[in-house]
Amino acid sequence: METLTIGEMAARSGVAASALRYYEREGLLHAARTGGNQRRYERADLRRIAFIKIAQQVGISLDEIREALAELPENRTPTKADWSRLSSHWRHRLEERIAVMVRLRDQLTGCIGCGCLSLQRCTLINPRDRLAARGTGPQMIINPPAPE
Amino acid sequence: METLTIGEMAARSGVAASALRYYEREGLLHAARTGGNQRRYERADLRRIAFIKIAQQVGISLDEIREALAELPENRTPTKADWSRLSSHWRHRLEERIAVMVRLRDQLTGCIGCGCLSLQRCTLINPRDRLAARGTGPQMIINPPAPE
DNA sequence: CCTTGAATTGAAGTTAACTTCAACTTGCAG
DNA sequence: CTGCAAGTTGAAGTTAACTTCAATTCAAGG
Repeated sequence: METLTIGEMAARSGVAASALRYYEREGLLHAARTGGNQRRYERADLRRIAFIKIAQQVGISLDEIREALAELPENRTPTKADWSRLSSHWRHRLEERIAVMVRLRDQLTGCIGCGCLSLQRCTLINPRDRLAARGTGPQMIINPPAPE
Repeated sequence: METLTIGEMAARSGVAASALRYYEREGLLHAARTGGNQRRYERADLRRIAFIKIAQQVGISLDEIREALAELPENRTPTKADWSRLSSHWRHRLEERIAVMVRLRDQLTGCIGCGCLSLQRCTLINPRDRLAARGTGPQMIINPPAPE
């Protein structure tokens, strides 16, 4: 068995066949076709799907995932090195998200308890709003007090 | 100024007025009405909205948030203690999500690099699938090797 | 061959979480 | 008073990420 049908891919990846077709329409996946126009996947595509699933679990949109996958070589099967490069790229996103969540975890209770959840002030809620965040009150979750 | 209009709430919370109305329809928020049927909010509602925003950032659905908020007293303004209780409840969710993401961060590159992203085996991708996870290959992200 | 379980397509439906619209009604500054 | 920004409602529209459907074609075992 050299290639896999869409049904086999669905079974092995846990992603519905309809979703695989959707991913193809969206440009995240590409499959060769048989003479009769049926999709035939290579085993390497399972890894691609794995990556998509992981990224989604981390809360990344298909749009962004497509962009990331676009960095993989098109002409050859991606190597471990290719995947590693891509993965370490995601590591940064993960680091960021983790950092936010850790600070959130550490501060949430106190933050609400102390009244800092005043929306105007708490950077947890207004991560982008640097002006509002400045000086007015506790601004610890997203922008911890340390740097700058 | 004792109460706030929906426009003021929107400005102060960063949540659009249409969203506040939507939250009310969905039972996450409740506002008193003037004689002319306009909404009037109390300052305490800003905290409620803050909680909604935080929970959403953590990836919790409005459905779940509504359930959580249902645990707050209806007859009186929630106290710090009420909020703290609720927050520490979320702490657990946060802990879980953080734990998953940390293991993900620590293993992703190696996982993809080593070929463990075979979908059948990697628990990172099949967190629920204890059968598939058993014994076949590296199963480290979601269910770390330690317990059991 | 033939049957039958998989595949194919385009189009339409689904869910969450909102936003936008149209057609009014309120409420406060002057 | 009055004008007009701000508020109200129900209904319909939007986006992401899929699923479902109908009509039809493939492919592989017997």
